[in-house]
Parts: sequence; structure tokens; C-alpha cells
Amino acid sequence: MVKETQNLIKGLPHKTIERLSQYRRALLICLEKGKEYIFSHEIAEIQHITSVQVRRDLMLIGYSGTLRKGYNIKELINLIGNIIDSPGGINVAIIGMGNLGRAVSKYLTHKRQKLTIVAGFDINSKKIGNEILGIPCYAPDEMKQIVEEKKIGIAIITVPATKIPETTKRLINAGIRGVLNFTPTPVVVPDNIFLEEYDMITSLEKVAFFVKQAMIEEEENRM
Amino acid sequence: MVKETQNLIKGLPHKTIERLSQYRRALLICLEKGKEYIFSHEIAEIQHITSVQVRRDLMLIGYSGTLRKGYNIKELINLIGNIIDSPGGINVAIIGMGNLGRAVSKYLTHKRQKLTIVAGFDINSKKIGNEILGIPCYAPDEMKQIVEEKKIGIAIITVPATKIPETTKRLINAGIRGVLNFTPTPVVVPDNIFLEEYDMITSLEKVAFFVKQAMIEEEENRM
DNA sequence: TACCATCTGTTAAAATATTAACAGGGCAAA
DNA sequence: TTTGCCCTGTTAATATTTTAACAGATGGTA
Repeated sequence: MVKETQNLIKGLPHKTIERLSQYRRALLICLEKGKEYIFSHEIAEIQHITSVQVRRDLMLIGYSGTLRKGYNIKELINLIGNIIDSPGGINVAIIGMGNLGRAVSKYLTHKRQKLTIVAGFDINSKKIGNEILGIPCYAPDEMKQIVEEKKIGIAIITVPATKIPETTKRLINAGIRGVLNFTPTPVVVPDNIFLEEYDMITSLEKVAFFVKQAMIEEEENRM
Repeated sequence: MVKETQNLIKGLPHKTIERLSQYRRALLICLEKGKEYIFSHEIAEIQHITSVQVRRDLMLIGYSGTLRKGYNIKELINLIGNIIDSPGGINVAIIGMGNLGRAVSKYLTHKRQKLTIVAGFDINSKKIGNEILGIPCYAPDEMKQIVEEKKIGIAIITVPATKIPETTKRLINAGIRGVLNFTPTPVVVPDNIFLEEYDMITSLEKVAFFVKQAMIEEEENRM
């Protein structure tokens, strides 16, 4: 990629990055259906956002569509790939092969060419040394070695809360570059490691809050 | 709750709601440890945010701490509960008891007193009529009846992409109030139903992007 | 050819969200 | 008791994100 493009990408807002990932997801489905071009308002509708936002995001990454035809789906997929994906791909490990870990593994396996789950870690001795869902499973104290050997860049944490401090220490020590934490316990990493945290309880409680509010408003209107 | 408080809550920013949920989560852990009071900077550190933001959020919900002692943990937990929780609780259904559905069920069961998973739905006849992880499982065409009977307010969607349109139609028909969609396929609901969508691929790709950027920057600095 | 409808691309404005700055107050140590 | 430190609460400033507004361009149509 030319340097100019790299400079564009550098300042991309976080929100735009997230949406680009979502656009690609939608575009891949469209491509499969045999669609060749797509309008900004079509993408917008799928994502529950406005077409202006779509056009603006695409402007930010320097992509131009064809007037009255829209955007070339294949081209756009490739461009988003150039932005998000690393050319050689990034290997991923799942830390904790419990229920959540396995669900995540199954969900993510073969979804993206440039992101490969290459290892799982667990303390359960029945799992260590075996494959789970096609993913070889290792003991926590092998982490540094395996991360280096398999060139693992990203770890997805799905262990119980009590194991978080130990797990984090091991990951930092192993030289991981990015962490996605699905645990309700916030993780502490040095700031050269990119950290993303997600807790489904927060999402659920957010829904609960707005459902409650809607009910209160209905109540008020009835009076 | 007095009307004044309700007016405060009404205009609460989405982000504040999310953080309140996270504060409570952290506070519950502190309470368990026997801690009585907590400073804004302590909460901030746990959540990787600034203490100003914590104080600002608490200001927005009208809570005052004690100078030099901080916030009373028990009080704050109760207040956040008053805001987020519905007094009688809200019942939740999991739509799709596959891997992800079961992981979500296990993860959420007994986590919050006011959110109870009371039903699962699946097309698999082996699951229908049985309990999975203690959750009774029903056929999709029983949805309307069960939602009404069990007073289910929120549905968590974890079905395969192909089943999304049908599932959504059933949920709308059943009179659901809020939807949390863990599927990569965006769903369409009328806007009297609150919708929250989360796709872990987006999170993972976000991490991948920033890891890539960090590596490019290192490369540049080396030259 | 002239007009109209409908796209894109971009700048400007508005709305949200975060951070800075600081006043006010209480406790502790000198 | 006075000084200094370290809290909270709040307003003001900044940064980020979204939305509005509109210029420009293309193709269909009368």
C-alpha cells in the first residue's frame, strides 16, 4: 500500500473502523448473492445507520463509487481488507476453553481468512494435549513458547474471573500484541498492547434499561 | 422513585448507562471483599477511564459521595439498581440453544437478580420439551404463547444467520420489548422494540487493525 | 436538447462525549 | 490553628461523532 493511503488510515476514527468491519461483513453476503454494485443507502439500511455516514466513512478511506451505480462490492471488500487485515494474517489464541471459549472458537473459526485460531489454553488436564473443535489445546505454562512458535498476535480471554491476573501476566510475558477480553473482569495491560473489552451483561442491562424506560413512558402517556 | 429522579434518568447518555452497568459490576466485587467506600479514581482505574468521568456520571444520576471517604458502595449499588433494573425484574429468553446460546445462558444465569432466563427456543426436537442448563426449551411456534405466559420482555438471539428473518418475525409477533442480537446478521425490528447488536468479529477485527497499525509504526520507527 | 430524478463527495453545522480547570471542604500533620 | 493535601462536584473547553446541506455529475426521458 502506498504511504499516502497509510496516512489516511492512521487517523481513522475508532467508530469508522468498527463500521468498516460491519460493511465488509454485509458486502460479503451481497457478493455471495451475486450482487455487483451497492448504493450507500443500501449499506446504511442493513446497518441501521444513515447513508451519509456510509459515504463519509468511505470518503475517509479514499474510496470512490460510481455515480448512479454505487460502489463496486468486490473492490470495496478488497479495500477494507487492505485496511483491516495484515497481509500475512494474524494468529489468535483462545485462553480458556470452557463453554464460552468453545462457543467463541466455533463462531470465529474459518470466518475470516486473515484471522486464524491456532491454539487454545486451559488448565483442565483432560483438554491439554488434545484438540478441541480442531484447535490444539495447551497448558498455561506453555504459553510463552507456543505464542512465539505459532506467532500468535491476539489473545481472546474467556477464563473465570479468578484466573485473570495470572492469565494477563502470562500473556504480557509471552509478548502478545492485542487482547480481546470477554470476561466481566477488566484486565490491565501495558499500553503497547491493544485492549478491547466486552461484557454481555452490560449489553443486556442496557437493553433492560431502555425497555424499562419505554414502559415508564407508556405508563405516563396512559395517564 | 420520585418524579424528579425519573426526569434525571430520562436524558442519561447511552454511554453513561453502559458505564453504570460496569460500575455496578465492579462495585459488587468490592462489596464482596468487604470494602465499604470507594474513590472515583479507584473506580476509574478498574474501568480504564478517568476519575472525572466517573464523577460526572455519578453527578448525572444525582449521587453524592462523602468528601475524603468517597462513595458508599452499598448505596451506589442500590441507586444504580434503581436506574437500570425494573422493580419486578425482566424475564429473558434465549433464541437458539446452540453453542453460543448455551454459553450465553450459562454466563448470564444467576448473574443478576432482576434478569432471569426463563426459556430457550430451538428447532432441534431433541431439545424441545427438555431442560438445558436448567432452562426449559420450547419450539419456535410456541413463542407467542410462552412469551405471554412467562412475561418475557427481552430476547437474546443466537440462531444461525438463515433463521434470522423468521425468528425476528416471531419475536415481533410475540410482543417482545427488547432484543439483544449476538448474530452477525443485523435484524430489523419496529422502533418500539429496543435493539442492541453485538458481533464479536467486529471486536476481533478492531483489535487486529490496531495491532497491525502498531506493527507498522514500529517498522517506521526502526527506519 | 433540456429537464428531472438520483446518486456521490464534501464542507459546514449540530449533537455527543470527554477532558480540563478549579472552587469548596475536610482531615491530618506540623 | 494553620498549612497542605486530597477528595468531590461542577462549569467550561475541547474533541469526537453524527447529521445537514448542497454542489457536481450521470443517465433516462420527453
